[in-house]
Amino acid sequence: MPSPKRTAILDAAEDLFRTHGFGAVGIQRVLDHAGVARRTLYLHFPSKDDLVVTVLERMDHTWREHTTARVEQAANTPRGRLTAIFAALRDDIDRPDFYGCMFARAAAEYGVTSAATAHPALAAAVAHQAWIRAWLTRLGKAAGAAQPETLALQLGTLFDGAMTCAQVKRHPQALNAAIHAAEMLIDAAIDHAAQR
Amino acid sequence: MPSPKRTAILDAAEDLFRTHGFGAVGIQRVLDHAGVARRTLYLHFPSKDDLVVTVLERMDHTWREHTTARVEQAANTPRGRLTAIFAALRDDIDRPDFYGCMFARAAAEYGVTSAATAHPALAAAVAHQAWIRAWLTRLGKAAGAAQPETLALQLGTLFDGAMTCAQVKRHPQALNAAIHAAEMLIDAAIDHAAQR
DNA sequence: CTTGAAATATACCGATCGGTCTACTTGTTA
DNA sequence: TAACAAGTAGACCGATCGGTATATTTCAAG
Repeated sequence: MPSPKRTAILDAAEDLFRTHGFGAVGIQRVLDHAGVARRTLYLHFPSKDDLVVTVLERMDHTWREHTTARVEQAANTPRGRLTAIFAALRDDIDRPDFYGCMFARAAAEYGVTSAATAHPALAAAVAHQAWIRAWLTRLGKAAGAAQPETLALQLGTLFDGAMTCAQVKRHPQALNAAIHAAEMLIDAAIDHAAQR
Repeated sequence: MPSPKRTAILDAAEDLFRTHGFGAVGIQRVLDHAGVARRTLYLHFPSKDDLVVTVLERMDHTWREHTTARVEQAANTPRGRLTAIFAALRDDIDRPDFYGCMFARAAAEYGVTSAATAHPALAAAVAHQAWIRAWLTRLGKAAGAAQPETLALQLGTLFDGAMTCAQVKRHPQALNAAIHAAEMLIDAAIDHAAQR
């Protein structure tokens, strides 16, 4: 039973963080956008840092659910699902409210202070990245790739690169090229396994 | 004849922006680190935004010089230079003071306000990305790739992806896999041209 | 009807933000 | 030596920052 106020705060914060970044959005801005009193926010979240982390964790969770659902619905074979991940990526990037990978952006703002005083937001980004990599590895293994871990690293790099490129400047053909590259890498990994 | 004080300010700002991000570093911090008076900074730069942009433009300039020199020294053929770019990327990422692509980080902080009020720092990031893409296209064309523009988009995506991945969390094998992928894409692009 | 938790509005805290201003000290050059 | 540009230290500006405190209201459960 999540409190409705708490949800409203998270919704507002997510919206503002997405469109303006984490550090650029002050608490007051979140309060106004959520229509909630200052006291209420600090009743649900001990600090802004905690709010940021909670937003990221919720984004990670919803992204996993949403994306796995789309991919599993789009294709039945592991091979088909690997490429379907990039089709889902296209849907995300083509949306007008795409502002880049929020986990990479969080790492850009919080991930570079010091190894000892690592910000928890960075941990969320690391977890997100690790989950995607594990998912790709699982699918690659099921598809019969010779080296599923290597394939997962390659596809994951293409995935992150496509988001970063689109965040800086959208290029109409960039994602097509990336998808084509992904298919070549997948085919090569599977063919290499078949011919041994 | 660049003023030594101005250079000291840019050096300090670049160092701090790299290790802590743009928004997280205040003017006072730059002054202390540069050993320069407040008045002096505002004598050389009209605003912090302007300082940020100038730092990015200088980083872009030095990166181009440094990287082209390394690549041209490492290989003589266009094909060899394409892969040498990724070898140079490895050198950058392996450095202990690697904190991710500063242009992607700038885009993460400044690039998402509004299309109308686009921050000039985003323009610097766009220019950086476009230059790399043009360089890759030039090399791809010289190497005899069937579709040099497409190859450049693919390699550029891999390039950005490798930096983003390493920024979130360094993975010992990620760059090896990316380089291997790059070589496969290059070979495929050239072979496809040769057999027609 | 009462109790108590949840939410409200708002004042307040010290600190920091980017940026301006004044007054003084250099060092070089005419 | 006089003039001048460049730099210094530091006070100061209004605004905003994240976070706390106080006092009041709302409303459902016992």
